[in-house]
Amino acid sequence: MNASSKVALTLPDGSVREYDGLVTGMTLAQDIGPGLAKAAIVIIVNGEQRDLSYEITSSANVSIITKRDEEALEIIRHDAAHILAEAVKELWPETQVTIGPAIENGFYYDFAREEPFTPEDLEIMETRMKEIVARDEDIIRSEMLRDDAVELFRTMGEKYKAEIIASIPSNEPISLYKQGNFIDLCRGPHLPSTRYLGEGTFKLMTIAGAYWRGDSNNEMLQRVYGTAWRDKKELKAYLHRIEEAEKRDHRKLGRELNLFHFQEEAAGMPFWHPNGWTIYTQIEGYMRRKQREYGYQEINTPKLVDRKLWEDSGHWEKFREHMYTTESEERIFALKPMNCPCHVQVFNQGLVSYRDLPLRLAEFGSCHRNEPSGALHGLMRVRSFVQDDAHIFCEKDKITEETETFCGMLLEIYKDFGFEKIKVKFSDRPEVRAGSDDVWDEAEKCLLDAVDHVGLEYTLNPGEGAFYGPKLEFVLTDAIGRDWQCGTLQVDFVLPERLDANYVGADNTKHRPVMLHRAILGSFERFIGILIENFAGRFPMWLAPIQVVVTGITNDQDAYVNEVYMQLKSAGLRAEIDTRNEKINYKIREHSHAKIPAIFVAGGREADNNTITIRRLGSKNQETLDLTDAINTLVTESIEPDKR
RNA sequence: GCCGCUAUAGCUCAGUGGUAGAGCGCGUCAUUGGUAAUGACGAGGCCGAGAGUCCGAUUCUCUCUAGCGGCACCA
Repeated sequence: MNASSKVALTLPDGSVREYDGLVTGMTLAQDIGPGLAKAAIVIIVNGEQRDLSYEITSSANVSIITKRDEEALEIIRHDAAHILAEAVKELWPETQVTIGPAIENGFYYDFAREEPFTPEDLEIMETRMKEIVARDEDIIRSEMLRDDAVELFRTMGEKYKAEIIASIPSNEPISLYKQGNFIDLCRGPHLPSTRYLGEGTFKLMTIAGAYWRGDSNNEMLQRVYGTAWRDKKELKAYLHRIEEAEKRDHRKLGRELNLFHFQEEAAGMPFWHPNGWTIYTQIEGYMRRKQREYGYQEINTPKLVDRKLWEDSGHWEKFREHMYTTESEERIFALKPMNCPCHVQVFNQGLVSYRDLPLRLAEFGSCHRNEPSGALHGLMRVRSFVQDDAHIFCEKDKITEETETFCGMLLEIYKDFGFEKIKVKFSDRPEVRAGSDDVWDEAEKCLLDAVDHVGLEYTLNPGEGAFYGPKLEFVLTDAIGRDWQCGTLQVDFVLPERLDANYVGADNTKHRPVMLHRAILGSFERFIGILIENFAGRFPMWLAPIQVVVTGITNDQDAYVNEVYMQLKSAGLRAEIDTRNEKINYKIREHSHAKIPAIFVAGGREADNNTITIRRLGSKNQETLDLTDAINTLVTESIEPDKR
């Protein structure tokens, strides 16, 4: 390179600065202004992030990233991971480092070490990290040939690091970063020095196990999770958000609102209490009406089925470990993990004509899957559950139409539950699959056409389809921005074949129908879990287990309170009466904690005038209404969304 | 399934090598109070299950089970 050649740097605002010879991100930032020089952390040169110390050798478009910028977060978190690793190496030199990326909301670092880290160790690590930040160690980039780097890390006893570097394809120079005595392989870029991470902007969260290279055949490493932000305020806000999310935890609310419980004797299988079961049956009734509206026929099939059927369907071979089995009269039976084989049995009874298609068979199918113990999580991952399952048997040329109608139905239903933001994921052919490429081409096109017609945007999950056909997955976003995959539609060419489903076509010969597996809620259990967290336990009227509680100011109003209660009941409302000898403050507090949407209060005035004072959940306002009007208002509010 | 942590009253949690405590909740009594906790008294525990060490285990050790946080899995 010619030291005297001119370098022209174009800034985002279009202005150009010219330099003779050596220029780095830092020189540029200093030239623009001392404020920027102080805030700058990384420079972007022709779209690529570089260290501030990077020497720009030819003319380029550049921009400077400061701590204010959104991109800064990832860099900060990545640096936090490095500082964590440095701290751990200082404290426990025998520990080996592996990888430590930035992740959503923070970072982690995986360590290899005989002795497990303890929660106390977390505090020690965090304290040391703070010291390293205060030391203001320069973070210095260098390059080394791959093979030399492998050798270096081997000598240092870092066999995992050496393994990673050895797996980099060519013997190209790779970049290393050094801060203090800690050296790590890293693509960068990094902050200029450890001080930039800041004070009070990061926190170590938990210790967890994680497999080396994410493979359960490998040894388990110890992962330390942390969170890091641009400033103290952001960290505080994040910790606050976690606390708020914890308050919505459906396991906690399930107990508090007396919805369901779990116990040791039936791990992963919910016991529904009256309150929870009210929500469940409300949803079931709603779904039943929607399905009827959309031309589904509801059926019900056995939960316990002979092994033979599972062998025929292919489940015995593929999903055996996840199936519960039992034995009787020398035959082996399995609890169904899915409903599809049974639905094909219903389809197969008698001859089906092409005139009967599409045949839509729906079942609130009770399934059992022996999930790995570590996977269980409240209602979100259970071993016994009920799907809003259905199978559409149709001719190939009806896939688009059926999918389109399904998408419309699904959007309507999600909207009724208050979910308006829906994403679609499209999974196409996997490597290992059944069926010819022609058939896959056609099926994939059918699904995409349908999604387009409905006006949904989709993202592609390449190769993630089932071995028997492509699929659509529907993801909803809840009130605090979390995504949940609930709905699915899967094309299946294989099962009709395996279970020999056929129909008589217009040509009077047998044909193979296509089967569309589809669900909207997924499982009732999980969907209710999502609803609990979405509403934070404050269910809309139509779902609320108890819609209204009537109570008096004193027991002098008991007769009137009882009268109101009877009227609420006969108006079809889920009402409770509270004539306990307690003060009104106490009762309001208690029923508010129970998240009852409406409290009817009757004092002497109300009893005399045939009125009632309503207090709504979450409001301190009171409204006194004529009793009949008040009841009618609640009745209207309680109408299920599909009946409005 | 794997790694780590946890398991004491209905709930939240304290505690000890000599068989146990608080607050809330629950029951009784008094109080009848206009919108987020009235007071007094009382009942309630095989200290997750099994084994071991010990004169003695809720406490220490081991095994199991379940829960929690991750990882792997999720047809």
